[in-house]
Amino acid sequence: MATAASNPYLPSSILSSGSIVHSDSGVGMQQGSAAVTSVSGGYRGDPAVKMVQSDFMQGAMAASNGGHMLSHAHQWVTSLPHAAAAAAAAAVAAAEAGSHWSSSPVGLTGSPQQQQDVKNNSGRDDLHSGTALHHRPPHLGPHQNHAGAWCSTTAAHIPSLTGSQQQQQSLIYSQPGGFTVNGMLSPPGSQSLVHPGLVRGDTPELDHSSHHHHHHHQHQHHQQAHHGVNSHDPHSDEDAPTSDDLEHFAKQFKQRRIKLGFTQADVGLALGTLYGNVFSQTTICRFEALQLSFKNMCKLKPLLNKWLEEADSSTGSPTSIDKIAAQGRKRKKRTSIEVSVKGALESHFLKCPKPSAQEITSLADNLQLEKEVVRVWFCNRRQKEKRMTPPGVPQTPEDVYSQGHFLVDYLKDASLTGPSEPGDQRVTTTSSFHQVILAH
DNA sequence: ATGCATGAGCA
DNA sequence: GCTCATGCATA
Repeated sequence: MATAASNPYLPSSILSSGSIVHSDSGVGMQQGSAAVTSVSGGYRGDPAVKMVQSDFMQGAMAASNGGHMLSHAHQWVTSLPHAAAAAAAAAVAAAEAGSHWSSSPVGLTGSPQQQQDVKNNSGRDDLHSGTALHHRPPHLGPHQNHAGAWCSTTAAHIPSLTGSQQQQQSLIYSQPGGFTVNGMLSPPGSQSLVHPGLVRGDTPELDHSSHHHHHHHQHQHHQQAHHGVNSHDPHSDEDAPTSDDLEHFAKQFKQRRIKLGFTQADVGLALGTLYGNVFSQTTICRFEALQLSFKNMCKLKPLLNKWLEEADSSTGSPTSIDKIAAQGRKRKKRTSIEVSVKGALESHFLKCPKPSAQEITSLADNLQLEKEVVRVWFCNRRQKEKRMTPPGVPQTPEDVYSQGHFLVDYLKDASLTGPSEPGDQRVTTTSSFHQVILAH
């Protein structure tokens, strides 16, 4: 925790309070520090240093007494036994993890339906009913045109996504081959024993992932345009990988990466060299864990695939590309939110995943957090909600080979008011059968 | 592996 | 202000 001042960027460390997050210190919530934030130089565009902490005291009371909030205000403020809160939060988390995604294996197996955009689930209903909402009924129509988002569609649906509303930024990885062959750094020390043959031997198919493992669930590959315009062909990286492809690829990728002796960070840098886009360890990690949106996965797959090809072909990669780490943005120091406060936020989130600005303000006030922190917290929480691979469902590393078949799941966005949401999806895979439950 | 954060693009 | 893609900093 003593990291406060480690920022290279900060011109002058303003305040760096070691973040000591103590969950329960005594009794109720003490008001002194719901969260510890060390700021370094303010936000990026602003050179001037600002003390964020001052915000703590700020009473954004503008809306605090609306009265409406009183109804639930008690949750966090009035009675917020940290312990209880924490427990509640934990419970919630557990419940979510367990109930949501680990859906009924059987029905899924038989008919892996993936619908993608039913996104009008009310937030609260969603949360409250919890378990129920996430799975669509087994009977759902196998071929809906829009089913495509997740399953197989290729180019066909992607454009639609972007067109409809996806604001996605540019898919930048289009730098053709003008790069140096080996974009990866040589693995630390022990490396060079990478035999292409060896590697390949182990895991032969990366690319054409789909054609070999055809578990009966080939399902609704039909997109609107069923005539061959777009290849649903499973192999090209570029076009639409199915969720199966992605899942499979991610697995293979990880295995190979490890065999080759590269770290996630190495790969990220290498990608930068190869394509001009650097990715962080975090992203690679998330890719491997399928914790990215379907779209994002699709976007990264080709890159990673390329890398893999390069990697296995270059036995002794000489180069050591350079990586640029430019960017002088000063990042706000991470705020550590106390557990009790976190519990409060969680509770609130259950009721209202999308609090209004006012609510956020009052919440922030009550919790003594910066409004921005609270806002961001909710944003992140929502992102997480739509979440990813269920924590409770470990993808057994052991049975990589005999993976049964997986189900893709996605959550629709929860918004009562907002009927049409782009529908973010994150790829979630659940092994239907033999998910080896690691003894817990 | 993840929590909090930044930012682009959109509404 | 939200979503979404991404990542620094951390646990």
